[in-house]
Amino acid sequence: MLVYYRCVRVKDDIKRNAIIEATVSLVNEIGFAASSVSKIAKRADVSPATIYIYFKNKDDLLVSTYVDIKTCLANAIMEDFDSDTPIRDAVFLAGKKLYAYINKHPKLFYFTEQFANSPYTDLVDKDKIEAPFKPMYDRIQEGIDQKIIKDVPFELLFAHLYLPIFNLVNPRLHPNFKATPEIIDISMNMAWDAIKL
Amino acid sequence: MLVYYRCVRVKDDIKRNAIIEATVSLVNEIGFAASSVSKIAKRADVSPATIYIYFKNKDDLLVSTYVDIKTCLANAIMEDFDSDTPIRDAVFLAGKKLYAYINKHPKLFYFTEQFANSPYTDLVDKDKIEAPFKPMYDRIQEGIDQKIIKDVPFELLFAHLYLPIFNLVNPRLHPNFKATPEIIDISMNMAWDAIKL
Amino acid sequence: MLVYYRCVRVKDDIKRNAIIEATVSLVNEIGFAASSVSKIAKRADVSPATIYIYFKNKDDLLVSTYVDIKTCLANAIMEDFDSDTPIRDAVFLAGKKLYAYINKHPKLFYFTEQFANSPYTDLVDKDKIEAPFKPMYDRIQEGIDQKIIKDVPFELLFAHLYLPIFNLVNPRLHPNFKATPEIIDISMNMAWDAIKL
Amino acid sequence: MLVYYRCVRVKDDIKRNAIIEATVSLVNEIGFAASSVSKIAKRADVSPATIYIYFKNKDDLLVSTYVDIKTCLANAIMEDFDSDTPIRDAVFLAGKKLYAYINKHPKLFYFTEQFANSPYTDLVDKDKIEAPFKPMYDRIQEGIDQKIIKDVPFELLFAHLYLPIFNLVNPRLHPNFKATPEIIDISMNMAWDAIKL
DNA sequence: GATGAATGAGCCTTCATTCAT
DNA sequence: GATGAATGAAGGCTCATTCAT
Repeated sequence: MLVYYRCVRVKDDIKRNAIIEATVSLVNEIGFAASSVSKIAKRADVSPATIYIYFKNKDDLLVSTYVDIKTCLANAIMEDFDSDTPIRDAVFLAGKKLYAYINKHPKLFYFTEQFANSPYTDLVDKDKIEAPFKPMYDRIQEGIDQKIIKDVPFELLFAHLYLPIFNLVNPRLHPNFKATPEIIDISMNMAWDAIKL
Repeated sequence: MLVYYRCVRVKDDIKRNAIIEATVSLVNEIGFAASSVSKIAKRADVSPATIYIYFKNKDDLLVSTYVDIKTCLANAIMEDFDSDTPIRDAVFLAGKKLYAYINKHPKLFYFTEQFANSPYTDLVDKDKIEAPFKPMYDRIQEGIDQKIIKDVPFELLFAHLYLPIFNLVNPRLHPNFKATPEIIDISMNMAWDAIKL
Repeated sequence: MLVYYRCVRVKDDIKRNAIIEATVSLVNEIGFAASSVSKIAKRADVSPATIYIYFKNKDDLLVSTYVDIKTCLANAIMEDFDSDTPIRDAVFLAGKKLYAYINKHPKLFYFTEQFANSPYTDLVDKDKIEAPFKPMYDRIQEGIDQKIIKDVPFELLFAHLYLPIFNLVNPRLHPNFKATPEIIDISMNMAWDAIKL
Repeated sequence: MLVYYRCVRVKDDIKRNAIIEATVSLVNEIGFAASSVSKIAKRADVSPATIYIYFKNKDDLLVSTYVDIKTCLANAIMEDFDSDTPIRDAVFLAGKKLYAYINKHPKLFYFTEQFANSPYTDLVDKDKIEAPFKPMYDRIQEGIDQKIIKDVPFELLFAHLYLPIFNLVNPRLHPNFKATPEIIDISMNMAWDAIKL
């Protein structure tokens, strides 16, 4: 978890990060609905009032936490993205990086999964979150143009490419299943079969 | 919504169903966390105390609602399942039935999606929910044995087969995307490419 | 204080009155701003939540208390009002009844004085409160028509008639002055000089 | 509002006056109870901490504001007071000056009215506030001695003289009534009838 | 002198649940 | 079986005040 905030903020606001980390860890343990502001404050070793210095209200705290994590994930995946890499390799690499990130920061990931299916999601500016993936979108479009990838809506391509990973990797959904690197590799191969022409 | 409970329960307990329907509709409107017992009671036109006659507590109400819906969905998908249907057709038919159900009962579906990523899921007996799918599992295993389908864990097969549909169909996740029957058909074709040998 | 609520409600809602009485006595002791719902609840020997069964919110509690008292005061003053009494006697009698009521229920009176100069007053339906005084208004108008009373706006007449009593009787405004029946009698005589033609 | 503080304090402490003005305007807008120190600070464009440099605490701020205004009002009324003016003229002149001040600084006036009926009043040194009126008291006593004015306690005289003005002029108490100079003149004439022998 | 950040206590309100009827 | 009333606990949030800078 330590690595995470270094990627979001350079300034020293230690307290803001203490609050965000407390939020993530608490939501992971007792769930979204049960995570009250005062409990988060206690875990962050901070007064409830202090939270309202850094965040406008509870919604803002939760949404900010989500956006921070998603931004961080996007950066992790797109880091060193090279437009010259063959499309298949690029797609596979992204999958591996996604898995690596989730594996490294499982709690951050579980938080986003809970968040994404709650009404809070409606408060998020989706475009802002997807912006970093622009180069990837362009690369995929090239693949379509070159008749390497099926000419179907992007939503379909991404759903088949990376959704299985999000799912398989979530222990809440698969208590008796362990997503190993090998499993991810198989999944990516299947995904490639799904999207390739 | 009317059709739904007829498939799960016997007639008389109208009140129980009123409560469950109120739960579903309220969770859809104001979300999981904000749906209190008394609000549900008000919407069901029932005293809060009455809810505790039909359900042990709030957790039980929520979990029961989820299990009811999931059971109903399973029945809808597995209805008229024929072990003699060619595997590819069987798989496609299930996808279509899944889509049809979601399309017919969107609110029931959104409820389960919110529920599935909350800690409440941990209280659910997963085996009981997956039981109705046993014939389908067997059929897929046959496909593997006959070298029609890739020999990979079931989790991978199902993740690639049906997860994209769950995702594409959810307006919360795709506010600007409409999953038409054609889209579903494309998705199933891609899924088949993913799982076929 | 016991007499008071009997005049407002015939039903047995003891609890509502316990809450209202607690409100009045607390506001008298520690003031308007410092009187929190939980303190009122404690004094009424009731859970804070219970207050919200009888009143929509804190505003409603305060406003209802005020309206109850004002209505009660109006009834006390207008009780046995006789349109045939000579105007001067009628006016004096009302002054005496006003004083008698304040003297009997000083705490109710102090509450209304605090209330009347707070922004809460804006929430009160003034017409409803003044309705019981209609016969008195009519009687005064007769006095004007008969050239007994000065032909000036009612507001001026009432301000000169009864405002001094409200003021003199308030120990907050006159810590070292005691408004005796004799004082009130003098005040009424002065008031009569002010309004008579 | 600008004229006001010049009469109370010396030039330099601009900040103190900014705070007091913010207090007055805020109390007028959102009321006494809702006016918190931090809101006042924000309106005065000052840090909450700064307020505690100029005032011991919130009570002190409120009381000081009140005393400032009341002192200013007293000065305005007693300015150019001439002991040789005939008593009736003196009394009328004071009423006019009172009205003029209220009309010029309505917000200052509304603040004092809210304040006067709150428990804060108990913290005020009444004698200090009434001191400037000593010459007026003396003049009235002369009137009594000369058998021009009724020989009744001063409280009664003042209550009948000026209270109606305070009341009539307050839009909170009379939303549909406008106190014009003519109304004030009538009121003063009535008041004179009330106190004259 | 002036401040932004920080805080424990308390605010109003609603919670999940029970119980006498 | 069904309920309205009742509740202690907790919800999110703001308070008056202090302190290091």
